[in-house]
Amino acid sequence: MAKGLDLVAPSPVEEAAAQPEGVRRPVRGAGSRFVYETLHREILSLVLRPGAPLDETRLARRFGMSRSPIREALSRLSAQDLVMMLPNRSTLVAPLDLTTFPRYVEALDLLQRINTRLAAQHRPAASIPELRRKAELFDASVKLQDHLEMSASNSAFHIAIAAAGGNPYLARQYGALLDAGRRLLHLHFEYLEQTGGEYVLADEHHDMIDMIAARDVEGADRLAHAHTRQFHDRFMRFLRTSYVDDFPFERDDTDTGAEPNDR
Amino acid sequence: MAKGLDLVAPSPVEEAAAQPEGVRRPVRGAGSRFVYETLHREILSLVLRPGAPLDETRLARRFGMSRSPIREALSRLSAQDLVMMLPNRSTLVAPLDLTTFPRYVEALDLLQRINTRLAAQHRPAASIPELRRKAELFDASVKLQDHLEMSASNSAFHIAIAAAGGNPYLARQYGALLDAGRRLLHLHFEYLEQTGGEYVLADEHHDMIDMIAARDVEGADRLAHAHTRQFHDRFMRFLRTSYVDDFPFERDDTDTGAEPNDR
DNA sequence: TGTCGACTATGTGTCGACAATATAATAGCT
DNA sequence: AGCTATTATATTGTCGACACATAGTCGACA
Repeated sequence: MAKGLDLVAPSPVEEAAAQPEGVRRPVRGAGSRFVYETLHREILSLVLRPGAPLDETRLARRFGMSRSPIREALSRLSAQDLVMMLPNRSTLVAPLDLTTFPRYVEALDLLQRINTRLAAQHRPAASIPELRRKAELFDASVKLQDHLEMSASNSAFHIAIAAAGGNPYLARQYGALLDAGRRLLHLHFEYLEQTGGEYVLADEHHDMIDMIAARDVEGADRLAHAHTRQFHDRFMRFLRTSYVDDFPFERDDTDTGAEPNDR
Repeated sequence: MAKGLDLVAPSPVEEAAAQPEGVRRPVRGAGSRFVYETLHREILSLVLRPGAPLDETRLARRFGMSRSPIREALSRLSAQDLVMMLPNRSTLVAPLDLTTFPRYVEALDLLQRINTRLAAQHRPAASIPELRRKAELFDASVKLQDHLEMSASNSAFHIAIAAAGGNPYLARQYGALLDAGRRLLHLHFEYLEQTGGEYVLADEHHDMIDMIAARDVEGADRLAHAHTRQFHDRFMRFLRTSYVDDFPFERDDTDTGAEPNDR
């Protein structure tokens, strides 16, 4: 698929190709939920590119339903900052602003550390096998090279840690940050596969569970911090690498690059 | 109005009494925004009690518009956890779950400290007079005993600090927590006035600005932490007080008292 | 008299249509 | 030829209506 640094390419959405079931929608409130989940997945996996326009009418045609459920789904996505709704104008997939990447890592590190600390402090006994299971789901997806499942199960694992920590406020905010990060993960998955770095990640997960099981708060904190740093360093390396590799010679002079700022 | 501890009273919403302008709605996207802001204000100021049902049809009649803009406003409120939308059933003002109050304070403390620290580190010079202005707005509302304006300007002050810190992710999450806390503020405003404790709060604001202006990170952190602790302690005192006052005889023995721990 | 089932009522989820607005495309003017 | 005003087009915000889902009510039956 060769995704380079065109983070805001307004690529036209592949039109039809939804609607797998030929039968009627089963339950009543499912329309909006289905649209939400589908778009959620497609945005986080970069199938819908950052900056791509999301036309309500077009989406309504694609999903074979009215604009009302589409609108509700977009509204919910907008609340998570996954799409931007411009008043009286189109709504777009939220652009990936790499200038705030350091701020993002800063926030992620903080929430990851505090939630992991809380898990080590307060985890109920039953949460340990649950965490093992989630970590193994991630391992399995890594073995299958299933990108979508990798980012999903990775988030699910960390969210489970936060749930074990017992603070719903912090867990919720951590979850939002993890979601936003899934787009960055997908951005450099290919790079990850070349370097084989994801296996290190998987090991770190199990180490974290050990610390949480042992109620070693400082140890869990240290691992959580190192985990974020891993992510940060790998992503930065990816940025440098892909810059050198992907840049050909037919550069368009009118295009300033990857950052069409509209602030 | 003598609000006691009936936090989940499903009091019927005062019916009409909105719609101050007799003229037509000026601009196009204003309907939904107006409904959102009105409900937002009424929820945070406890005019709409926690647990109160929000009937879409009734709200549509009240605001003199269709259910579509009502629905959008409720959807946005739901994303902030200010209302609960029960599928295929009614939507209610989010109940105030006091059992999670310790968790809330924990989260608020963390976000308040980190954002205040960041402000002391990164604040641009121009932000200091801005903070002074916001602190004075809070002082003025305290003098006027304007509850709504007090909680609003208090949040605005702290959000300005977070903005000066320069991390939009952490600032946003801090803002959400501050919003949720406004309901708790309103809950014990009367108690605050009896004890005169709010003037201490106002002084603390100016002390925090001093620390931020001096780039004293540790000092700012210390004040932020003390500020949260102030809030926690006052609210706990309020709970004990009103508990004794309002619940004389029908005390539930399963309730352990003022510290509803569930860890 | 207690329990189960159908019926009614309230309210949401979804639909199709219309009106208003922003962008573009075109015409008019200097 | 370049710039402004106007029309045209596309897309959103809002509306009223209908159908389904849930809760409460009533009646039948054991």
